[in-house]
Amino acid sequence: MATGQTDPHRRERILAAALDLIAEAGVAGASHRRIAARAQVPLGSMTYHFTGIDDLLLQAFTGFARHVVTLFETHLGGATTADEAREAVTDLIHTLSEGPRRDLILTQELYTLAARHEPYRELCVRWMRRSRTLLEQHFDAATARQLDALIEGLALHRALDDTPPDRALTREAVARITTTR
Amino acid sequence: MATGQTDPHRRERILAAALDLIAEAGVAGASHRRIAARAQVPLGSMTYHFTGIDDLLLQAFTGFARHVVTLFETHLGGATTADEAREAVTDLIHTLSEGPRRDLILTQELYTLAARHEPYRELCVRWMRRSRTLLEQHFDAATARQLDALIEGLALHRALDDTPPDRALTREAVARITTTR
Amino acid sequence: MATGQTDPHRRERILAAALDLIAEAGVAGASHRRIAARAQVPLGSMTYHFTGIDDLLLQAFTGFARHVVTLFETHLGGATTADEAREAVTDLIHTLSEGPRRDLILTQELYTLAARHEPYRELCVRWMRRSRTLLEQHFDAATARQLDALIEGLALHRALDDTPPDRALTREAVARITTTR
Amino acid sequence: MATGQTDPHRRERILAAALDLIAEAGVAGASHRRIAARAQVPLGSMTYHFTGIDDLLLQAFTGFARHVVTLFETHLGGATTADEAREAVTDLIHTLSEGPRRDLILTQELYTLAARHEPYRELCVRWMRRSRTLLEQHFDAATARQLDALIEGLALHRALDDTPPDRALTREAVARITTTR
DNA sequence: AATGAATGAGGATTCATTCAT
DNA sequence: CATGAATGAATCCTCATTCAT
Repeated sequence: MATGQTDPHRRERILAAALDLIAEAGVAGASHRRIAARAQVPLGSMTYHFTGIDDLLLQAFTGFARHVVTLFETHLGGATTADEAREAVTDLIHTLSEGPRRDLILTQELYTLAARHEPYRELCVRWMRRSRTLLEQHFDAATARQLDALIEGLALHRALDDTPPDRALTREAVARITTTR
Repeated sequence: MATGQTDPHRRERILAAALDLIAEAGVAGASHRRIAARAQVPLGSMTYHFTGIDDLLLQAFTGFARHVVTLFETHLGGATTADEAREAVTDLIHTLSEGPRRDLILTQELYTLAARHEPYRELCVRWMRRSRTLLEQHFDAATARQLDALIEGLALHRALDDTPPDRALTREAVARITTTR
Repeated sequence: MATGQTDPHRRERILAAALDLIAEAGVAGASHRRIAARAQVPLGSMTYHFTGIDDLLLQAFTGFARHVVTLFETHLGGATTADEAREAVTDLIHTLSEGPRRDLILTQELYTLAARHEPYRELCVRWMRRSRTLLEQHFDAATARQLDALIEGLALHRALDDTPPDRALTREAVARITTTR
Repeated sequence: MATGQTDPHRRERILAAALDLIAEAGVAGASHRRIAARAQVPLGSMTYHFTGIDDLLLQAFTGFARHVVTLFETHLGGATTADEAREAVTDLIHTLSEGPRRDLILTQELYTLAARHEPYRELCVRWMRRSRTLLEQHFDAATARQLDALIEGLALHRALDDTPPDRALTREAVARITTTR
C-alpha cells in the first residue's frame, strides 16, 4: 500500500531527526522507533536506508561535524589580520557557549562516543585538523594547537558555568595564548 | 529468601563497579544487571541500596568528582611558587590525558550528563569552583579561570589526538596563559 | 528474528486469553507474561498489538461488555408482551447467576475498575444505557431503571449467596418492581 | 535502635492505612511497602503483626464489613414502622451512592475478592445475613431478600451513572418491592 | 519484641533487527 | 522498492517474604 512515490529527502530527514533526538534525549534515547516517529517515516524504512543504528548514528554525527566545521570557517573566513582572527575566535567561543545548547550537547555526545569508538574518534581528529588548519592561516602551528584547545576549554566551561565570565576575559585569554615573543 | 547477613561495604562495591562499567561501556552500558554482576551482588539489592538507576549514577559520579578534585589537590598541594604551580599544572594535564583513559572517559560521560541534567551540572560547577580556588592560591582570579579552561581543553585534545603534542607545548601554553603584565 | 508470518487472528486470541485469565485470576493476575503464554504468543508481541497493559485490558473489557449486551438482547429480543418480558428478565437473572461464574466474575472486575477509572465507567454507562433501552420497549422509563438495578442486585446476591433463593422469588421481585398502578 | 516503646495502636493504624490505600489504588496497589509507608511503620513490622499480605487484607476487609453493617444498623435502628423503614432504606441507598466514594469502591473490591476467594465470600454472606435480619424486623423474609438485592443494585447503578435518578425514583422502587398483596 | 538488610521471582515495557509480502 | 508484523533479549523496577540481629 505504498504510494509508489519515492521520497528523495527521506535519508536527510531521518538524519536530522536523529540529531534532534540526540540533542534532546541523548544517544541512549535515540532509538529506531523514536527517530522514525520524529521523522514521520515508517519504522521498517530505518533498516532499509541504514545498515543499523550504528551506521545511522555515525552518519548523523558526520553531518554534525561538517556543520561545526562550517561554523568555524564562517567565523574565521573573514579575518585577514591576526587581530581580526583573535576577535573572530572570541566570537566563535561565545557563539558556541551561548545560543541554543544543541551544538554543545551534540559535541559532548560525540566526544563521549569518540572516547570509546574509533570511527567517532577519527571524525573528531579530522575536525580538529581542519580547525587547526584554519587557525594556521593566522598563527604558527604550535600556537594554533594551543588556541584550538583553549577554544574547546573556554566554550565548555562557559556553557557549564553558573556565572560565565564576560567577553573581556575570553578576549584576554585569546590574546595571551596567541602572544608569541 | 534472604541470608540476613549484613555486607557493610556493599554500597561502596556497587558504586565502584558502576564507575568501572561506565568507563568500559559508557553510561548507556551500565545497567542494573551488569553492575550487579560486576559487583557480585544480587540484582534485587540494587534498588534496595539506591532509589533507582538515576540515584545510583549520580552517587557514583559524585564519588568520581571527589576523586578528581583530590588529584588536583595532590598535584597543586606541593607548589609554593607560581613557577612550581605552572609545572604542577603541566604535570596534571599529562597525568589526565596519558595513563589509563579511565578518568578521561568518565569526565566525558559526566559532562555529557551535565549538559542535560541539572544535578550533574551542579556537580561540575562545584568541581570547577574547587579547582579554581586551588589555582587562585597562585594566580589572580581571572587567570585562574583562563588556566582552568586551558587545562580542560588541552587534556581533552591531547586525549583525542592521533599525534598529541609534547610536554614543551603544554608548558608553553601554561606559561602564556599565566603571563600577566 | 521474526518469521514474518502474519497471524491475522492474533489480536482476538490475545483478548480472549486475557478475559479467560481475568476470570480465573483477576485483573491483578492477568500479566503480559501469563496472557501471552495462554494465547500461545511470544511475550514481545503483546506490546506490538497493544499500547500497554491498560490498552489491552480496556479492549478486552469492551469486548466483554459487547458480549453481555448481546446476552440481554437475546433474552429480551423474543418478548412481545410485558409478561413475556418479565419472564425473560427472570431467565436472564438466573442465567447470569447460575451456570459458569465467568460472566459474573468479569462483571465484578469491570465494576471495580469502573469505580476508579473513567474509561471503564464510560463502558459501564454505555452498557447500562443499552440495557435500559431494551427494557423500555416493554416498560416506562422509570420502571426500566428500577428493573435494571434490580437485575443487577439479584444477580449479584444470588451469586454470592450460600442458599440462593428460588426462581419464584426472582419472579415475584420482577413482578413487584414492574407493577405500576 | 528501637525505642522499646510498644505502640498499641499500630495494628489498627496499619489496617486503616491498608483500607485507605485500597480505596485509592485498589487491592493490586496495596503492597506491604506502601501500606507501611502510609502507616508510618517500619516495613519489617508488617510481617511481624500479620502472617502475610493475605492475612492483612482479610482483616482489613473484616473491619470494613463491620463498618458497613454499622451503617445499616444506624440507618434502620430508628425505624419503628414499615414506612419509616422504607424511608430509612431510601436514605441508606443515597448515603452509599453519594458522599465519598470510598465505601463504594471498597465494596466493589470486596465483592471481586469474594467471587474468587472463600474467606471473603463468607465475609459477604455474614454481612448479607445481618442486613437481611435487620430488614426482617419490618418485612417478611422474602421481601427482605428482594429489598436487600434492590438496595445493592440501586446503590451500584446510582454510583456509576452519569445522570443518577432522583430520590423519588428510589423511594418508588422501595415502595414497589415492599408492597405485598 | 521488633526491624533493617537482603533477594529471587516476576512486573511492564523498549529495543534492534528480521522477513514475508 | 518499501514496510508492517513480529520477536527474543534486555531494560528498570516492585514485590512478598525471610532472617540475623
